[in-house]
Amino acid sequence: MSQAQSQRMASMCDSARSHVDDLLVLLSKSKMLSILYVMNCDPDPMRFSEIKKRVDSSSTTVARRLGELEAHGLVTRTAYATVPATVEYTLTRDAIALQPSLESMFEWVLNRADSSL
Amino acid sequence: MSQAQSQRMASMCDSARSHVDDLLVLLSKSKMLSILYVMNCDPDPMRFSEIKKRVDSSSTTVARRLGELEAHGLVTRTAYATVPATVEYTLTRDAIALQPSLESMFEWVLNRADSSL
DNA sequence: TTCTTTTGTAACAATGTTGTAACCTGTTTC
DNA sequence: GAAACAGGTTACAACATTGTTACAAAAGAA
Repeated sequence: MSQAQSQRMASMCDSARSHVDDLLVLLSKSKMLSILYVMNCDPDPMRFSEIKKRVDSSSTTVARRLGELEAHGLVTRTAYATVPATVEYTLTRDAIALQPSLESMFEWVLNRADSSL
Repeated sequence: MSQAQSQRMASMCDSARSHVDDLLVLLSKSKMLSILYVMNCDPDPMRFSEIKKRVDSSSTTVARRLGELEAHGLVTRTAYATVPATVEYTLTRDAIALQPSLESMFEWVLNRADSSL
């Protein structure tokens, strides 16, 4: 059987799996875990420029990621009519529920990074 | 997270940051979390074809991911001189230490996937 | 002899993703 | 009038990643 065929077989009629996959694809996008992590570290709403500075990426990518997070209901965006503009991002309850996992994952990452110095 | 760790985090020097980033880039590659998860679910060594079937991806991608995991010391590869070839992959102790985080992360993913049906 | 199996690798075209540079809004300051 | 600020958007070229196809090796079965 060809690779294409077995893939079609395996993924047929499995809508639940596709939702899981969607989330994993979302979480696997570049800087996504970093964004969630820096937002988790500080419970206060965070401004665009602050997030951008902390994850160290281009505006384009940060804006794309925040848009995707908002579309998935993981952050809320609040714009204030100040001059210049002020926009704050907050994690939703759903995203906050991910906090313990992220924290222990980052703990592991930091430990490994330490020991490989 | 411990105080020592968050201090390390806060005052992280560039070289440590790059190690952290390397790991995050690794974990963010496509199918990476899935591979770690399916291997975590079953403590026994797992064969290439079994991993491929469970994560539902092409041999090329699965081989690439397993190679990257091996290069980072997260899996060990054992080849047996059978015919046809038999190759088993096992998570290293380091990777097993990531198990609790991955488990609770997947729990969260499954809950969200469920509630969005 | 040829087919079958597992576990890959190599080349390559198609597709996806990224950063950069330019631009925009709207008000206040020079 | 022009610059400056935050928070983006758009277009696009450069770059990265993916799956597909073809191939290999080794030995037993048909």
